[in-house]
Amino acid sequence: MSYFSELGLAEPILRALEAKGYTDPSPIQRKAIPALLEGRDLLGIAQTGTGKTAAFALPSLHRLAHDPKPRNNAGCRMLVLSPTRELAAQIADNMRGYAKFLNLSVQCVFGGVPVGKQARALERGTDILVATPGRLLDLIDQRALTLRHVEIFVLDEADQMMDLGFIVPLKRVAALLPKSRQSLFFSATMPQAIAELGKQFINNPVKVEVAPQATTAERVEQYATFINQAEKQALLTIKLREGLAPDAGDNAEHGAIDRALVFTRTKHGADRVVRHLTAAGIPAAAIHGNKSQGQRTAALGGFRQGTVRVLVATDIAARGIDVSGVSHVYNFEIPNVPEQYVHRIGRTARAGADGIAISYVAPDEKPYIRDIERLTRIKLDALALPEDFQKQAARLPAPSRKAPAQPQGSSKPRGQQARGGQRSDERRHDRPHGERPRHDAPHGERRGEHGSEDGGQRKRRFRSRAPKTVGAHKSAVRRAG
DNA sequence: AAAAAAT
Repeated sequence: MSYFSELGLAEPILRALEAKGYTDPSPIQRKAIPALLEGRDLLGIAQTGTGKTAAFALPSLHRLAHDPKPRNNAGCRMLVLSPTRELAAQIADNMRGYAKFLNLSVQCVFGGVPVGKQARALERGTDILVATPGRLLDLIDQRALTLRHVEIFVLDEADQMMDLGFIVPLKRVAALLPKSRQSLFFSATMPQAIAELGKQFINNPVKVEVAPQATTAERVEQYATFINQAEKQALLTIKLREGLAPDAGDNAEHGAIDRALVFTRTKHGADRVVRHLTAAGIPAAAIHGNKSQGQRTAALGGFRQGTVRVLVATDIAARGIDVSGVSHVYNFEIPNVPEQYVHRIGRTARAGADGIAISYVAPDEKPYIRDIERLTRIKLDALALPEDFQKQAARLPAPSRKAPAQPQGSSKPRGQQARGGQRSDERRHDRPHGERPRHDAPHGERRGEHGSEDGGQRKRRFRSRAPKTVGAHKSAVRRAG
């Protein structure tokens, strides 16, 4: 009953899906695709890992292919905006895959890399353009790009795109779009105030919601360890070493780590964690906005390939990034905007797999946990420190300290990042991580006490969540402080 | 208050 072939998508698109082994549309795809094929605007609210990208890509490609038009110089027919460069690249990759058998070109532009090549690629125009806001406007100012011919406008991670730092460029972009167009907004969370703001860019949208707002990804086991900030690093090192060990399946408290994603609150913090892990012999890479684009791409690429199994990130990686085999998410610090927690733990348990999320909670972070529990309607299970924690911690090596008094904010050359020495033959992965778990695979035992006991009541309970006033983000912070 | 995004 529910095959892509029954949704009325063009044959070349079905062939591309077949090549990828996709036959069943996900719930959001099933709901969104018919409305989008009709040309309706859409507000899509869906958990991460539910197939949002295909939900907008497939019907859009169908419509573009069905109504072929010659390319306009510096023009594009479909524009997709993303809040981070990595997510933009990922979306473009996916769209190229779906468009494989169509005569539609996909281009991707973002900052941090030379602009010339991008401008040249747009000279003759493209059908589909995926972009981050800054570089997009840059190219427009250079007259290398015009939005005059856009027929379909997609805003991914719409709530973040309408947040303070992004709203100004977004308004500029929106003003340059033709009034007559199809607009699609997607997000895993959609705070009320943001939804209001969105109305000015979108016209009588169909609302597609496949899960109650901000429910945490299903199948993620969620825990909290209460610990002093100063002891977090030692605990993380111990737990990663345990989980990465070859015999981890039998011994580690939370099973073997395939890949672990560690979130910190600051860029500096991410670097510091990587330094400690490296000193302890655990290969790790950091990704954040102060790294060069080359370093960012290398870090994410190595994590994808499995050459580096621990990635330490700021919230740059909290949204959208789709890496299979992320078995564990560690919140080294707790996000103070509760929605961000939902995005972070959504990096695990993707596409039908299981996942574990462990939050390290310092005393002053407890209020954030309360906000998160209120938002998600899930109580995090407390996880005690190992009994011999102090003893184990004492044995850990200290990272080499270059300058005694940290040269705060000094702009040291970013050179010493050179990665890739580690030549360990002891852990060879003959089986590639790329293999995706199948949707129909039995998940069995994992459900635990966190399962959603009653899908029916979730909605009502969510609605009872307290203040629906202006600035949901801000109010969460205030409650905490 | 932090992070992201243009140079």
